Amino acid sequence: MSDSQSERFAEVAVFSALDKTLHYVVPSHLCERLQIGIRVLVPLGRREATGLIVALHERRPDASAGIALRPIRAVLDSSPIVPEDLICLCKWMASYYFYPLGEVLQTALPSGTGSSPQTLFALTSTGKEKCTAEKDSTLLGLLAERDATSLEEITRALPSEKNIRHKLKVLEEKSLIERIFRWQNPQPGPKKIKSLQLLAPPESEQMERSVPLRLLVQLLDDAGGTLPLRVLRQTVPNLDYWVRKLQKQGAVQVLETVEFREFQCAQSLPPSPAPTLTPHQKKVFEAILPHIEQSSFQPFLLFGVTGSGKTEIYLQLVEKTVAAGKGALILVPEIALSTQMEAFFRQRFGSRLAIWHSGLPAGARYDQWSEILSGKRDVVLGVRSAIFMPIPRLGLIIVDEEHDASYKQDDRLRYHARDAALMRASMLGIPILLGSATPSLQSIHHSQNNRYTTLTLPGRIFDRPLPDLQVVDMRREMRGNRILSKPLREALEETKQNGRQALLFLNRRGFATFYLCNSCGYVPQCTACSVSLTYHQKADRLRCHYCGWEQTVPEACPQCGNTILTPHGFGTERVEEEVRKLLPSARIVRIDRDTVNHPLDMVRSLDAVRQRQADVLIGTQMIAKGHDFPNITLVGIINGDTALQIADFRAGETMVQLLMQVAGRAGRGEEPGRVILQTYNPTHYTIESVVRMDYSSFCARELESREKLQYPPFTRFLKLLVTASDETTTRLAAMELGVLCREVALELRDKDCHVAVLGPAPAPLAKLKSRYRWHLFIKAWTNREMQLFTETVLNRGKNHPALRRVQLSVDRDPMMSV
DNA sequence: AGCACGCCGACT
DNA sequence: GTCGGCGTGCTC
Repeated sequence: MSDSQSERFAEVAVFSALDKTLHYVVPSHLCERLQIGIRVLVPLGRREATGLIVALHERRPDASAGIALRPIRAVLDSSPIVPEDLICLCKWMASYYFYPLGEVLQTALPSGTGSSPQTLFALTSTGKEKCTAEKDSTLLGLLAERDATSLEEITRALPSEKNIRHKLKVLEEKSLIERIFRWQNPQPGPKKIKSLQLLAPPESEQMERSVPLRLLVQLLDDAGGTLPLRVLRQTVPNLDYWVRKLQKQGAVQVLETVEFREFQCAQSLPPSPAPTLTPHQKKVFEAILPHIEQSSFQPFLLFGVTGSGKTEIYLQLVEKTVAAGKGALILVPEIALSTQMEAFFRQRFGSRLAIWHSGLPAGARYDQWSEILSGKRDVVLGVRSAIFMPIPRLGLIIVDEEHDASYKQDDRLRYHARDAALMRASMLGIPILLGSATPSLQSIHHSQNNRYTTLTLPGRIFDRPLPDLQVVDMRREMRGNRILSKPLREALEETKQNGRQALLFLNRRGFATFYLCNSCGYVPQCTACSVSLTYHQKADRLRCHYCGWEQTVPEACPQCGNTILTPHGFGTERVEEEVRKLLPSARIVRIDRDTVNHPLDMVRSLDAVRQRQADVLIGTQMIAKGHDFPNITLVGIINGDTALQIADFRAGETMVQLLMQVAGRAGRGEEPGRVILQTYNPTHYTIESVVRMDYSSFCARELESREKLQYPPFTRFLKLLVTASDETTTRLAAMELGVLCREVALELRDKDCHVAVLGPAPAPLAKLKSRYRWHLFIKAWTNREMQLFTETVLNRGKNHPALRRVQLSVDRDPMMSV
């Protein structure tokens, strides 16, 4: 074997679904340029792949014993694009969420940065000669016409041709064709623009003669000597002529400069000094500050109702963090919430602020990321995936509205950004602040166990009163309107008369929930998903809310032929119609997934409401989050119990959090607010807790019941989801997985590892986007047990033929557990 | 995930 | 006999 003593080795996480890292030999000419965290091009079988260096070794790693290591082909970055601390976090995520490290790292990079080159086939010089000599096979003919062609393109161009792969291999062996590797889509990168720089003043004679030249010089002078050609072209006639002429004289120079793609959602606020903290705020601030200064890991749970002044504490803590030369990360649930936050942070931190959310175009996203990496922007405000931002010297993490479900990613890498943030903070040894008016029971539990330091902001700022909350028992409203009860109708009229705004909340969009055949009870269902279709009046069509399928309302029942199908239930669209009937002159804004396609649509709608361009705002969950509408004095909760029907142990928690948030919308201005809660279960303890606005007693009761039933946070859950396009395959695989799980559970009892296996059963959405779904739940008492059990099951599952035919996904700490 | 290998049935 | 299908296993 190799006797070279100076040989070095690199451990690479390839950006593909490989569940382990691979080792490569570092060629001596690349040795200098290799560092942990840079991307490399490596050979992988017959392909070329991109990966990230996660470790460098002086000696041959034991893990690679008996394998002929291949050399790294090329280095793609001049400096690390993933800092070591972030690699550590990704490693933890890969192992905790059972996901390949390479793919975790890909999620941590702006799209395209983690892509691999495509394999293309092209004629060699001998191949070209052969091709002109004799018009050979269609395959060679095709390759002669095109330059380099991918396998997919060839298959598309020659559908009748069979076994293309094999034929290509034969041609390659004869050296007629070769493989070349190329990135298909342009890699994201900085936006480069051409600018003109003034080096010396042009000859005065020339200046006197030409007006455009004088204008050009004037503009450049005013701008400090350099301006983009794009800008100059707008005002200077004949610009290109003058540029060429002055270039020849050596008076100007055309530079290629990088332009930062700014992307601002929020309105700009005029700069203003930081307000003095109230005594309560100050107490919270002072509890956290030493941990920022000394860099020590400590989770804080900040318990404060909406309007209690959490944001100002965040701002001042971040100010202290950056003043100490460290970076700060602030996570927020979603874009619309971030816009108000963005306005405040922009006002305070200006161009030191980077924002990160799904509404960002790819170019702006790349620029934000690269300026974060370079340390130019050290305050990062973003949604879930901002947990992956490469912030140098990170010194503080804040997770606002930490209970929010949008922190959990629901596909692929199913991570929880709050939990990942806690891990990142603990790895770095820095404080983390979790803020919420209604913390998750998990966090409440930790704070009771003193794992988190609890801080409280009592009351609302300026001592605004809590809104007056009235429960309407909808069982007694049967004779009247089942959508808008009498008290709500009256309150709406009054609010409109007073020139105030109202918010109506319900968690169902569309007009009617479903259509029902009056004679046989048939309900039109989506063929790809096992849900009933929702009627949308504006489009006069039935829609699937899961896959987007649309169809017309059937004229006759396909089951019994009856022609009478009637709509049942109601959604936001129907509420809008009811309000229009009641208040014909009201300006109504509806916010749900039908009116909001792009994240920015919502920002625009919410701004319209804030600027009083609407009287009534109707919406789904999307509007429940902490938006600040000072002029809203009435909040109507149309259906305050739908969440209870969901068979999830967290349904009560989610509902109380949501209702309390919505109720908190009322009366954030000077006026006191009013909340009307319509429900069919006025005596349910979740409703009673909301009425009393008493979150702590709800938590106490809920925790007690969770402990009795051994549910999280007292235990850990994990969901195994089996999906396939064939129903039987899915069911059989799920059954086999169930047997395997029980086998493993029994075996591991000897190793002091106890888990409970629940299921398998068809998932609540038994079919989604034409794929059948079965799931299993694992309950464990510790993380260690869960880790050992799941690793064992997944390892053994690899050699089960039935499981290889399906897709198996793992969801650790799932949000929806039935 | 790709991609190759290898084992089987169906066609020249 | 090969061609072409898909199941199985590996990629440093």
